[in-house]
Order: sequence, then structure tokens, then C-alpha cells
Amino acid sequence: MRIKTRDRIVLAAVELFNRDGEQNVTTNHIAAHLGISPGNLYYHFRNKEDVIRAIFGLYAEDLASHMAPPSPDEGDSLRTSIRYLDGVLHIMWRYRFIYENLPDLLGRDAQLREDYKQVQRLVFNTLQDHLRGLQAASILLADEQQLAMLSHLFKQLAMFWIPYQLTLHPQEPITQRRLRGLIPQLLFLFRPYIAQPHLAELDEIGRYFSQQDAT
Amino acid sequence: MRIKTRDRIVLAAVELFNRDGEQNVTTNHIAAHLGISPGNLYYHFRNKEDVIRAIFGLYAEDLASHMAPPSPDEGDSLRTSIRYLDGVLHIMWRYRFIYENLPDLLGRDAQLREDYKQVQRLVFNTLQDHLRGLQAASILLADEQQLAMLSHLFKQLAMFWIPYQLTLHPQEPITQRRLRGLIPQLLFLFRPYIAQPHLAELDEIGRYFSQQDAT
DNA sequence: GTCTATACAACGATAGAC
DNA sequence: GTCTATCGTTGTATAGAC
Repeated sequence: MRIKTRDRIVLAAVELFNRDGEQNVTTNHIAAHLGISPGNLYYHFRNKEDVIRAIFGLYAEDLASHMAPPSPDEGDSLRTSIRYLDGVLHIMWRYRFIYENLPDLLGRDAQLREDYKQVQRLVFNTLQDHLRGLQAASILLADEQQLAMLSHLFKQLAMFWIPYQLTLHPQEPITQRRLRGLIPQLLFLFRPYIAQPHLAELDEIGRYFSQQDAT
Repeated sequence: MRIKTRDRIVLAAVELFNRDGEQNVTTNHIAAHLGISPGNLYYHFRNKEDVIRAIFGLYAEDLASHMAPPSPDEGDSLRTSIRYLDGVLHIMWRYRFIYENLPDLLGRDAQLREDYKQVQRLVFNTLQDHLRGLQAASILLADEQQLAMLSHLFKQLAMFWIPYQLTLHPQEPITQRRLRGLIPQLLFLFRPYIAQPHLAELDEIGRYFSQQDAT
């Protein structure tokens, strides 16, 4: 079963955006990369923003599936946190161009702003649910206000980890390894609020992600 | 004594970049805003990046003067922290367009990358010195590694506070009031590491900045 | 659905007169 | 130092044939 041209365009766009930066990729580049004509692309999409919106649809789907709330039988150990963090890194990697200049993307397209608001609400709630699970299990010791603060800081640190890396080393390409550097920052943020009996598990999470760096 | 055209260009550029976003302001816009011709602008600057570099020079000067280390007689109370934070907010406000898309600016201009590296080293050292002062005064209880982490997180949160705000409310313009919203986040970050006798002072800092919101 | 060809706008930048 | 006029390039988007 052949892949529809429309989908090939979306896939190619993601690839090129991630590789060269969304700003540097034109509709012509995408068409050329696929070996189709610019006119053909415009048959399937009204303009470049329309392509981006389609990608955003994929992004939203991916988020929903990868950051699903933990299944009830899994409990609320820090172990499920690994799954959650893995999901975060996976999404960040797959759609890294979005994180590279999100404010700009949103500034240009009102439709995208709406889509983003929806997605963001979902993400934030999932995160809060996750933290509340840890709270209920007496792993995370924080009141309502602290939990809200931690959620916001988590979100901000994760969202702008890639731009931050780009300011530190503007030339080096983003790699999955570099993305993982986010984890220690997040763990450090939460550490003061983790109950002592569970601090060892926190370190275990850190090791889990840093071990992958070695291979 | 009349202001030189060259300087007027730089000043106008800052104003327009801050108001409309650097991406949306062309050399023609700047010239038109000043009532001079495009050709005239190109007599004074080789291109737009050259203008940005000039602005960056101002930025570096301003940083050096506003984030100077505390004078010795001031001691290392949390009170000097207010001065420091005030400086940070002042710079962020004056050159907010820089923070709006720093990765992009750096990505385009190798010269700017070098300038930025210099400036960044200065900023980071000043921050670390400041924290070390608090540490020496037994206000901040943190080992070397924690202090490094806190510095990095401080920097990341401050640098991307504006882009973060832009994702939350892409339409609303950045105001000084919104900038001040950064302060509670920073205080929250440091709170677990502040010695108990000084927690009250921390809250005082918070009040200092939130009181300004009311006026 | 796909192609070729092209119109159109915006921006960066320069030449040459004053 | 400053202006007018203009060129070249690039990216978006459409028209019309196949």
C-alpha cells in the first residue's frame, strides 16, 4: 500500500525542519527533497503553515500516546517516572524543530495557537497527575502550591532545554545524548521534595539515563 | 550637541526590535522610522547584522554596569540580592528582543557568537560570585556542585522567561510587570537551600517585587 | 495528481547624483 | 552624509497544460 503524497510531504517536512531548522526550509526545499514539483505541494497544502499544522496534528497524537497516565497496576513508584521521562525525551527528539522556535511559530499562526493551547493543557494535566501520584504515595512531599511551582518549572526547563543548548553551543547539532542532559537538571529540581527513603531511587533514575550515554 | 546618525540608527533599531520583534523589522523599516533613506543606513552599516552587533555592544556595556559585583561595604545580605535581581530585570526589559530569539540570532552570525560567549562568561561569573558571597555568609547552604546547578538553572530560567511567557500568551505584549513574574520562580528554586534564619528575608524580596505590581 | 512556467512581493544591497 | 533609483535574489503562490 503506497504512502499518499500528502503524508510524504509531512514526513519530509519534519525531517528537513529537524535537520536544517524550520526557518531555513522553504516549500521549494521540501518539494525538491521529495522530487516533486512546488505546484504539486501546493495542490496538497495551501501554504507552509498548513504543512506545519499537519505536523502539529502528529505531534499531538504522539504526545497523547507517549505520555499516557500510568496504568493503575503499575503503581506510583519512581520507576513509572522513568517511563514518563523517556516519553518526554522521545517527543522532544522527534519534534525538536518545534522546540527550537516555538514562540515564533505561534506568533505567526493563530490556528496553531489554538491547537497548542489544547495540547498544552493535556500535557500539563498529565504532568500534574503524575506528580500528584507521587505525592499520594508519599514519595513527593509538597503542598498544592509547591506542586504547581514544580510543574511550571519542569515545563519551562523541558520546553527550552533545546534553545538553551543552542545558545551554549550554537554550532553543534542536537543529539539524543544532549537531550538527556536535561534529566539531571530536572532531578535536581525535585530532589529537595523527595522523601528520604526514596532518594536512592532518584539516583537510580539518574543512573538509568546517564548509562545510556556510555553506549 | 547633535546625536550622530549612526547612534540614532542603533537606538531606533532597539526600539523597533523590542516593539515588533527583530524578525519583523527590516533595514527599510528602521530607515523609514527615522525619516532617512535606506541608502543612508547602508552608509553607516554594512547590513542588518552589523546593526545588531552594535546593539550587542551596548548590551554588553549595560550588563557590566548593572550587574557589577556588590561593593565590599554592602556585605552579602539578601538585600544586595535585590539590587542584583533589579539589574537582571532592567537588562531583560531594555534588550528584550534579544531574549526573544537568541538562538536564532546566534545561529546567523558567527561574530555575534563570539561576542556572546564573552558576555556570557562575565554574566555567569558574576552570578556565581554573588552566590558564593551568600554561601560564605552562611545564607545559602550548598556545596560546590549544588551551587553550579543553581547557577545554571537560574540562568536558564531567566534567559527563557520571555519566550516562555510568549508561549503562554502569544498575543499579549511583554511588560515590565510580566517580567517580574520571573522572581517568584527564582526564589522558589533557591528556597530549599536558604538557611532557616534567612527565610524571612527571602519572603521580603518576594514582597519587594510584588509590591511594584500593585502600583 | 502532477508538471512547467511564471507572476508577484519583500527584502537586501548598491550605484551614482547631490 | 544623504538622497533617489534600481537591481538581484529568494520565497510564496497560482495558472494552465498534461
